[in-house]
Amino acid sequence: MTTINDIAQMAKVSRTTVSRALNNSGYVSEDVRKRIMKIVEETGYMPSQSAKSLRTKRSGVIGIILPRLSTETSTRVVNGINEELAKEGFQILLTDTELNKQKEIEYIRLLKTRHVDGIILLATNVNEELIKAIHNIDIPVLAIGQELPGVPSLVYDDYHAAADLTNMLIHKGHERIAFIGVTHDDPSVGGLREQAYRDKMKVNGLEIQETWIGQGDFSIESGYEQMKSILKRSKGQEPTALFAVTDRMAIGAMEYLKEQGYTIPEEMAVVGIGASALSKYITPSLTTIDYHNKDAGKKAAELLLRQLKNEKIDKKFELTYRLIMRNSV
Amino acid sequence: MTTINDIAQMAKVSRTTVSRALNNSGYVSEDVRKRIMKIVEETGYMPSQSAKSLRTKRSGVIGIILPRLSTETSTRVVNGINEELAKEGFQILLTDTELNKQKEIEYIRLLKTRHVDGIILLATNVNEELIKAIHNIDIPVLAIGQELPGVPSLVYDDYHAAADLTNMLIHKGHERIAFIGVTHDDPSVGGLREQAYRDKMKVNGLEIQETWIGQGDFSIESGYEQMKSILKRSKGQEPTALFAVTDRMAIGAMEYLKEQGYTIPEEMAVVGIGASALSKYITPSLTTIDYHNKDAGKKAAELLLRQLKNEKIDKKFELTYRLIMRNSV
DNA sequence: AACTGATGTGTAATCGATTACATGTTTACA
DNA sequence: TGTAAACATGTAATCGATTACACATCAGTT
Repeated sequence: MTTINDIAQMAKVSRTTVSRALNNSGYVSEDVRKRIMKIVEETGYMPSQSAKSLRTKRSGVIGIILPRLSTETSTRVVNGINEELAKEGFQILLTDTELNKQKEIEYIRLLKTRHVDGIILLATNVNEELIKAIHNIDIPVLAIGQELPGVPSLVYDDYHAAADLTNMLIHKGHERIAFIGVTHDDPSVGGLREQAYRDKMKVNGLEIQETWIGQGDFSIESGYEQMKSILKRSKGQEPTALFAVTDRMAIGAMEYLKEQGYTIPEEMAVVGIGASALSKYITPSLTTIDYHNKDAGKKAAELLLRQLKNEKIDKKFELTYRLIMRNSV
Repeated sequence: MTTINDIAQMAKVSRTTVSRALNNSGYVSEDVRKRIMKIVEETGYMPSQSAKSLRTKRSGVIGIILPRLSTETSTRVVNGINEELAKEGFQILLTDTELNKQKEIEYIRLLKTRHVDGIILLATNVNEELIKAIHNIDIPVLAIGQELPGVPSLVYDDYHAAADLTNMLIHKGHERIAFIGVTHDDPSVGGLREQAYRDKMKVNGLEIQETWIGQGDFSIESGYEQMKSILKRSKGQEPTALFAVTDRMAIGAMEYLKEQGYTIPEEMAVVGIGASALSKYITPSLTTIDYHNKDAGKKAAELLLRQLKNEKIDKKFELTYRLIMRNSV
């Protein structure tokens, strides 16, 4: 492996000069610069990032902490992040917590030892220890999906998105609306979306039967199972619509409904959130909310880069969403 | 940031001893070891990876080069890779070539400067320059999806998978089978799959009308467009079945067919490859081939790790596949 | 002619770890 | 009791870059 010393020797200058030529710092005569660059070209020399980062404390790498690597949402966000970061020559170091809260914290510390310049956290829960861990490391962190106190956060407008969906169903004439949510450990998906549903039902004078409420775990299968038990529990006062807080669970529910011979949307309207590819191509196509995940990723990257340039940024950014009306309603 | 020197000072030993305690190398008395560990715990000290990797030439990071970050196939493979690597404490550095051949080469060199211990390349094409670049860096590289001369490669059995699909359609009585492929720059998807289709048609005495052949670009939209033009071109001798080399293109084609009022599979049978989530939930569900992408990722990681341990491994590994019969045929 | 500021280059310290080598202490066994 | 092997710890070089500081040259100004 050629090092800066080799280049220096070949160009008959000190390595200081080589460094200066490469980084455009300090003075280097045009003559010498050309000589150095030529040799760099020829040898294909590239500076060791480890050495560089040891000295400068910067690595050109941004760490990303994901709850799950294999979801469409994550992928889109990472895609957006990458697109922005690549422009500035940053690389991505990926970690996957597998929904394990402890790992979330572990990875924050681990990324620090790898001298990442910043961290983007796709948050799925909020807890004291996590907040503390974030404040303890002194590199910029940006959260997506949850509002973390004291941490710049990029959040989806979960409340209003869910409220819009609920209102829409009500305006379509539905009075008995079932709901499949997730654990409240996840304040955004589990908390806000359910809160909005309950609020809007109440505001419109509609009563909620607790038999209509199910809790899944984001998977298609859990949507299937929850739909099954909701129907079983609510015999006699079956709902006429279902609001699932994610597309995947909505699609699982649709599978069960189709299996049981329900017609959608006539006998049961279904809505989800996420605008997954599946939602578009399934029959009937699913009414859902598009959160523009890729844009979220881009925005996150942009904000993080601004932090790296020591710009002050706000603590909270709210993203826009769009209701996509399709044939499941 | 606390360093090894701080720990040494606090424990009243030299940093050598601290290093030994942390890495279980050399002798350290139980007494001192405990003292050091306690301080490490308390301070939350974690060694700087940059320093470590500068000295040892190992980073605990594996570079991954992807053609596209946002496809289901890539995601699954990365997921499998990550699962295996995480077990051994390795992290993943992700790069996305956006299907740009030049970037593929660029990233190989870039990853080297970042001192990654190995590289996994999801290859989409084969060319001289790429091979040369791989041979020029002296860290282990493993290719997935294409057979690269001289490079350990993990390949799907594209030929037989496509042959099986074609045979299956023929045995179902189809004689006029259309085909949507991709560029031959991609020897596996573009070359082998088409070759198998042509071979099997021939073997079975069936003639191929060139009007039945389309070339897409992996996207759903291109499947839609190609189906459209195939039908337009082949008026009078329309095919009765379609073999698209990817699920996404098959699904695009199905969309067009449904739009035009064709019944699937009665008026047109459709098959794809990839076993995407979409293929399962679309109506009718799509007959396809499961390549077990996640397992491929795991296997790739495992092979790379074995190379890192200086085990000799074969140059070529072939993966298994499974034909999933569904309702589109 | 003396001084100043811009330009060009080099010396050596530094970042935070690992590790070859040296040195001292115990233990075990002939 | 002598000595080799095992154990325990430290000194200092090293990895490959950046950068503070020093020094030399040269042009322009007074």
